[in-house]
Amino acid sequence: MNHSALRTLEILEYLAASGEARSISEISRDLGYPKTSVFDIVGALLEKGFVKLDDPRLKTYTVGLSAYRVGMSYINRADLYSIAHEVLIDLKNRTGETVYLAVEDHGSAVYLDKVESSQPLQSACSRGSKKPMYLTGLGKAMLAGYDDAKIKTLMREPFERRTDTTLRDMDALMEDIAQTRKRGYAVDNGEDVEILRCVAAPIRNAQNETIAAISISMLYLRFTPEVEERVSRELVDAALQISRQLGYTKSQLYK
Amino acid sequence: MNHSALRTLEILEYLAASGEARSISEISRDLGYPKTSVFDIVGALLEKGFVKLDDPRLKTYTVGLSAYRVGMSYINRADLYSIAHEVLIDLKNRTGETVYLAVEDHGSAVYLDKVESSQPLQSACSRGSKKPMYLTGLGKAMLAGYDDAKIKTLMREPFERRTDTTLRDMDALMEDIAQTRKRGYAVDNGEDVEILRCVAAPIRNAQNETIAAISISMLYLRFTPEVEERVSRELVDAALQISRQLGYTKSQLYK
DNA sequence: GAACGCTGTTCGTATATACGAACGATTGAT
DNA sequence: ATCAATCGTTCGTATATACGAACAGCGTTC
Repeated sequence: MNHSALRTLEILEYLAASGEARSISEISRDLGYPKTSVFDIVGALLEKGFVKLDDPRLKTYTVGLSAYRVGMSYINRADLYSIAHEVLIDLKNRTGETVYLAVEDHGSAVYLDKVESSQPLQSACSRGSKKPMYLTGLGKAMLAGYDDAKIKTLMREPFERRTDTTLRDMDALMEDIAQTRKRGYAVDNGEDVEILRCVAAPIRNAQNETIAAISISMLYLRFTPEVEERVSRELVDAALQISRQLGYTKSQLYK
Repeated sequence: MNHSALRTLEILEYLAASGEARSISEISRDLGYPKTSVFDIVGALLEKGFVKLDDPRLKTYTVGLSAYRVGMSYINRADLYSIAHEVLIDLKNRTGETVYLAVEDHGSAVYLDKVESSQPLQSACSRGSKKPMYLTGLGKAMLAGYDDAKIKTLMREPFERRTDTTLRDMDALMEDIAQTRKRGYAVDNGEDVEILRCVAAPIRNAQNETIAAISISMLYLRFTPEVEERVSRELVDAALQISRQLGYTKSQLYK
């Protein structure tokens, strides 16, 4: 494996995660790399347009256009995305709420797509952002599609506490997952953001593997039992529709 | 500068551009790097999730999820994108046609955003893709906002010939740009794809620099003089609206 | 206004990478 | 069934990188 290559990618991830422009010294300090090494690598990143000079006076850098171009090619190739996107637009129109598509990566839920409603309040997770799985309906919907051994290797206590309803530990998570499997979809009861409710269902492929999840998110005020009933039906329909296009043959998402 | 870092980024760009999964040997041959070097770098890219193993049997690789995550952070930081996106949705609803946002990068137009109409026929350029500026309304709209010296350093003959109406050379381009400036917006008369027409206008910032362009694209059948008149008015309005939010103060996009 | 602490940058060498040659495993052609 | 070609991978060493020390150029602070 290649040291420089690893560092190059880690600097990119660092810049993407930090959200604001960073100088060479900041990168060096935060990642623990020698300043001179960072200097050389940032030079290469700049030359290729993967970072851009944000402030010429402060010499701070942010992620650049080339990174965007390369990143988008991921989506343009991904069958899952293009199949799901159509269905998500339809789902948003039927329900009037914001809908999401996410996949799992190293135990986190990564948002791939988002189709926004015209509702004034929007939850803030953007495409490409990442959240712990136990905090989101999407995460729990995917976990419920995994076998228990896989869940236990992916999820590690302690669980970060966000609201009163945040799942406290592994036991609480496993109980929630049992309910999810019985119910046929996952429910987020304000476990990450107090005022948000969300329902989520898994996407499965021809090999019966859970590869993603979709969700419908709304303000708690709108989440009445009647709405849950109606919206969750639409949700599961959409998840089945996407899964079938990926070769899934069963009629239920959780057996 | 750093050799490995440059190659790492070039391999990413190669995989993004090639569109299909590639093996280590293919990368080595096409980029002219020793196979063993590619082997080491791809190992690092794989470890960090910037590439993923597409076919375990053939050992072919494609761009991975981490690249998507890093790439999206570019958009999430970019004021231009978030400001323009709202306006583009509105513009698409008013006109019923597909609208685009693009910026210039090393003499090419790079598509940042696309809001699709429900029209059956869609032009195929996706977010992150790239085209020569002289081939597109977006490109010409931006060029018309540059001074002539900058245009001449950016554009190099020979011009690739796509259709009967493709601009042949620098002279034809400069004449088209003069018309664009007088007209207030650029027109693509099927210069890239025979059956498409498009109108485009520049986005300018507080410093009066041209930093992007937006366009409305449609099938030639729908592009009547009346439609052009109506749609170009909506276009220029939208471009001014975005520019003003970026601090632009004048009332005309081309002086 | 001088001294400090910070920055980005240059330089030289110990050290890690680059990469040709050689490996066994597969694949496609004969 | 056999051969040839091509694949991914390992290994060893010539070579390029990593990085501590030192430098110049800012802003602050005393």
